[in-house]
Amino acid sequence: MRTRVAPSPTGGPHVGTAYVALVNYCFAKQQGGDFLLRIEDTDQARSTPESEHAILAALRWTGLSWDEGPDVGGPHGPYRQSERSEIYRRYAEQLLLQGDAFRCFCTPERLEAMRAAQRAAGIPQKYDGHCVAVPAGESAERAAAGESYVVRMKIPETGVCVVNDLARGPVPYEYATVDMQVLLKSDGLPTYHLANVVDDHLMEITHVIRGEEWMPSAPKHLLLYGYFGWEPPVLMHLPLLRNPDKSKLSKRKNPTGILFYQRMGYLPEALLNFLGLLLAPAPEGREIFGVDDLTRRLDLVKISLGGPVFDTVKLDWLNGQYLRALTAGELVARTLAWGFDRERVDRIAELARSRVARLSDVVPSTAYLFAGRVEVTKDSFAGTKLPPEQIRKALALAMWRLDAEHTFDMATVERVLKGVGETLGVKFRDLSRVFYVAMTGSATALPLFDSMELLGRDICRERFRFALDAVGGVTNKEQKEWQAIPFSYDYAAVPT
RNA sequence: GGCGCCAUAGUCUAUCGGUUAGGACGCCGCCCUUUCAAGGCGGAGAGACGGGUUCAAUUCCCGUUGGCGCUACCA
Repeated sequence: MRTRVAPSPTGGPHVGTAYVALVNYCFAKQQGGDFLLRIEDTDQARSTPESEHAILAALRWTGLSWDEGPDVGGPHGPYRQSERSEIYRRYAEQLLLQGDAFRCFCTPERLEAMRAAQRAAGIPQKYDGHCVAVPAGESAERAAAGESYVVRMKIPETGVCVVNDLARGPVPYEYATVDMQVLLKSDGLPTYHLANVVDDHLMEITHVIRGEEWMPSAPKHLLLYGYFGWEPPVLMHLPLLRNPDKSKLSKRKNPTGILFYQRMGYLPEALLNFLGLLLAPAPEGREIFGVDDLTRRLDLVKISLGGPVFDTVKLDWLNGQYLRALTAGELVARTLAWGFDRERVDRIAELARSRVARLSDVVPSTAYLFAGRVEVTKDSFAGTKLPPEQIRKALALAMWRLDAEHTFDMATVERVLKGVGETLGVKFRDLSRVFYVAMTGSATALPLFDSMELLGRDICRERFRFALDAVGGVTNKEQKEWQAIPFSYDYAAVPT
């Protein structure tokens, strides 16, 4: 009995990952099995080491522990897919040999034209099978000659695939609606579908518990298990966490980063408890329970399948319960450990030294660095020289562009914010005040870039979001227009 | 558009055909109290709609509507 969580290191650690990890952890432990962590970094373009590092750190912070993983090792490694490409290549080769997959030489242009035609004709968009007919000999020759290709899996033309979901029961999918999925990309790396099936089999995963977004591709996965002659794992698809407006939880509308909740001062046990409440009903109304208790009581078959809204108000209450259960001494220890590590405090003191006249100035002048959200209203921006629309645009551009960066250090922040100034055609001196207000709640504070680095990406994003809301937000039209503006800032001109 | 999943109060949920539809967050009120919280007590608030099946449907079936997901050489 083995389960896993398999995040993709393409962004910040997401609470959805913690949610899936929690279920997998509890279920495995309940059955006396193993829980493992695998990094799915087959997307060369989007995966970053920073992201992987942050995800591991965030998961460790939750307190959940894995029996095997890229950091702790294990008998089924490596646990990072980018280090397993040879394995996938071999299995793709096997499918090719068996005739269960084929090389596809179609160009992106042809595929795009095909889809456009399908759209226009109002028929389902899927690969038209153009390259299935290429004879094996010719296919091998063209590949050998260096022509670029991908490997696609074959799909039966007729019939139905029944996906047995642990909580939903049998779900039928007609093969006619299933696409001939790419298994091996032209860069030689596998897509999720191949890597996932191969790894789950090799790592002896018995229960695949993952997000609901994977349900439509389950037929492909089942087909692959069949092609390889492997026994498929038990499948269970979890409902997706939602924003208050019921859309899929997204950082644009809601804080989604595990690190946000950490920096905001939530205790990991409270976060896990909150997530646990979405997975198992509170016993006799007792809403406060730990992972051990959840492990005992979790019943996958009975999980409520409506996508639950991630209700931060209830999280606040829960976290308060945990905090109140602490003695004053424990509260001090926790608070110190949370935001007052020596290195951080020293750095803040260095910034504050030249700006304080009395010791009694120290706390007020640095308080925003220890706060979650800061008080910002429309009027807070009154002293800036920019017109309201420019303010909204500046905040929105800064937030979006910062999101697109892989790192969040002073140099990055400076480059991006000054870039916004260039895009807007305003002097940074005039613009910076807007950012000061949004980030610190005041036009006068310790240096901006240092402050933002100290605050961290997640808190800054939330403050941008909050400030943007305060000045009226962004319309869909503006969002479309503004996001289309190229990021033209001359990187080289800014000393880093 | 196609395919699929889902549907109890504002939110998270309980109810394995018969209940005054239970609990929690939030909200409102009262109590406690040097303020504010916390805590205690109380209150308002729900089965999307329409058909069936049944002696009896929130519960089972079908349809409608709505929400969500997928529909990439991203996961």
